[in-house]
Amino acid sequence: MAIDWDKLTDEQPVLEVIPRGLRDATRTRVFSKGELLYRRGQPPEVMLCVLSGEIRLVRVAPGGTEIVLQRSRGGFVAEASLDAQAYHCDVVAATDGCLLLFPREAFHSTLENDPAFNHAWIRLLAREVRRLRAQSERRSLNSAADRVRHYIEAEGSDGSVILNQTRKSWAAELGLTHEVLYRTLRQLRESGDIVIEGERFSLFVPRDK
Amino acid sequence: MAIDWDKLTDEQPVLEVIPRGLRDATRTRVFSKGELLYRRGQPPEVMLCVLSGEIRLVRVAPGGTEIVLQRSRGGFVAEASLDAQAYHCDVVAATDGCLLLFPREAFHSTLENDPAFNHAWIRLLAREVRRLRAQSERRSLNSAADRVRHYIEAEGSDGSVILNQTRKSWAAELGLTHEVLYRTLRQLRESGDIVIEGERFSLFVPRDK
DNA sequence: AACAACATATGATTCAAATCATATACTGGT
DNA sequence: ACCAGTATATGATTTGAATCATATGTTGTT
Repeated sequence: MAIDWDKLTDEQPVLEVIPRGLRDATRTRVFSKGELLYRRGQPPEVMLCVLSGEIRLVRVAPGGTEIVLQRSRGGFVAEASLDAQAYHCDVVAATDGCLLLFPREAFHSTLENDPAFNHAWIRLLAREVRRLRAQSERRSLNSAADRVRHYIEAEGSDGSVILNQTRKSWAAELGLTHEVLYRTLRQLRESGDIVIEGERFSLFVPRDK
Repeated sequence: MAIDWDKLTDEQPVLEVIPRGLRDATRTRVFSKGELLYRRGQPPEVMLCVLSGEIRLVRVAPGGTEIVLQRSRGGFVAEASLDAQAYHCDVVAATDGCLLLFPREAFHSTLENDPAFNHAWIRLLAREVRRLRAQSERRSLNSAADRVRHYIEAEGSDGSVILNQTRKSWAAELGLTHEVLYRTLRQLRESGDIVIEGERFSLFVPRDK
């Protein structure tokens, strides 16, 4: 069945960068919880983009414990595998879900021959680096309140952010339990440090003078 | 004075990707602690690479507190500013140090016209994304011991990593205080969970059978 | 309408990391 | 050889996030 790209780009704006030629080479794959999608050592033949569900890149440590290197609940995964000779970890499904598969060769040659796509891909990677560095900086703050304030300032504009996810997943992004986030939000609201209007969270701006 | 690229690439291997033409357009800049290098709103005219010292990208929140979006003690900074119309934060020096400045235009046109550099740049960004995602995943672990084990498994190979930084800065990278890292290393060593030989840290591999 | 699944919310308790204090190596510069 | 600055190391105490428990609200499905 043909892929409905209009619908997809609504849900996953990152897909806008994919040009027509590459779109035609793309396939989908549904997966179910626990499934091993790719195994460490295999040469990657596709670039992955998660549409729904969660997939994880994992290694198994000597003791047998699973080490999660990366998890994705949407968007491109393992961008570095484009250039790797082999997966350096297993790719497993943490839930049921669905993936887009871009053939590696087609992806590569489109990057080489389509300057607009090339540029868009570099932009996308650079933005992801920026986002991740800010997130990492945020997680080095030890107080829940500081992380919330940092998030509002860094991910929003003018000290105000509109949350486009549940508070529960926000908590995970902040590296907090959801209980602590609920409590912290209440305290920040009651102390007047932030203002919450629906999904909009604003740092309180002291009235001048 | 001419830049000694051989010496630089020894210290900062990422610089290997910079081709000759772009090297010739590159300048250095020394900075001193507290200096404001670029101001929010300015159009970025250069791409930055930290050679020594620490620089930070910061925003000032309504209350007056500084929000650190990114810090760098080496390597490229603000890769996304290549495409931005204006800096979305201030760039300040946290210590004395030295920077490389790549003129934005030259960087851009080299990316467009030098396929090898283009490819290397994409690789570099993709690897940084991978590294940051693994780091982020690591920081979502709540126990110091788990973070140490995760680091060894994720950043090393075959359950063994050679630390190329001080333990103090390792602690910062793990999102721990150095005191906790020292204690955790002792516990892991004494319990036999890891083996420490100089700067090599290995996960204990249970003898088969 | 009923139900399951999940998000939101808050309280009580535990526990481990942060903090504060202190001491000993190590390193580079004079 | 000495000194300042920093890394390594460990102990005592505090604190705040995690955990466990529990309840209500919301959403989507049959």
